Amino acid sequence: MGRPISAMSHMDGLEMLDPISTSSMTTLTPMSETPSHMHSYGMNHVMNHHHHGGPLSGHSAPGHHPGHHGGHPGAHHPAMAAAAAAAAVAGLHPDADTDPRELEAFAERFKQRRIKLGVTQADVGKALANLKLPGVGALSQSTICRFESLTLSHNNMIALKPILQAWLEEAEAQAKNKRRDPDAPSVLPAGEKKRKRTSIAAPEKRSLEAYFAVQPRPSGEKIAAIAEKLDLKKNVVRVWFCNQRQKQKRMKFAAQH
DNA sequence: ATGCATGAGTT
DNA sequence: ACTCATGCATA
Repeated sequence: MGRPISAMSHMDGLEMLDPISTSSMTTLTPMSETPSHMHSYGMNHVMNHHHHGGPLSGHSAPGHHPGHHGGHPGAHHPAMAAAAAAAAVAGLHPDADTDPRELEAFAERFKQRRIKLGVTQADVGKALANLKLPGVGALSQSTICRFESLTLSHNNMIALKPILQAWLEEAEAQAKNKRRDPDAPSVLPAGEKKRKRTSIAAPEKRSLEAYFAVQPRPSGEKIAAIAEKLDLKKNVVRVWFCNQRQKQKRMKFAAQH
């Protein structure tokens, strides 16, 4: 069956469910599909949250958090500069702490000095708990790594910076005094359930990327259709899209600097 | 270093 | 059902 051009106002999601098929450009329609509800919070206000081992919580992060969104456009316009000044006067921070370049510079210094101290990312993560900063516990190696490589959201970077800065200062102070504490916790764990990580094969991944390019937020039904077509669990596909969106918002590429 | 996953809090 | 911060598992 063909699809009359005049009827393309409401294509079934499945009609365009083949962004990378053999045909060059027949069924490919990178246009909207208009779900029943189209709310777009592409960039909502960032209220930080925390959970299990998370030491950070946006509104309780030591050193304040920005009441901003994760990845807002830079303020390099006269009007925006004025707004920034107004904000500063209003009690909100100017934005020296939120300046992407400052964060980038700090991240680099941090990594450099951390290595100089001969400390691994994992070590830093654990050491944070010993720092006893209110509301700050340990962090994983992953997080430290992501901080150093700026692969975190803008807000996350801002929240973590003061904490890591505190650790760095303490660490360098102790290094100077050649301190050593006779502590030996060694509370080694007991075998727990291992979490499994499903691996999406390259071909499937390429398809997902193609779908993402045309529709970053597919509806539940489309996700189901994609999942079936690629023979993946619906949840795996849903999570993949979520992670892909997060990835797209990371500092590295966020149009800030 | 990075992919896939969880969970709290929102929308 | 989503975003965001974060982490386990793995390349």
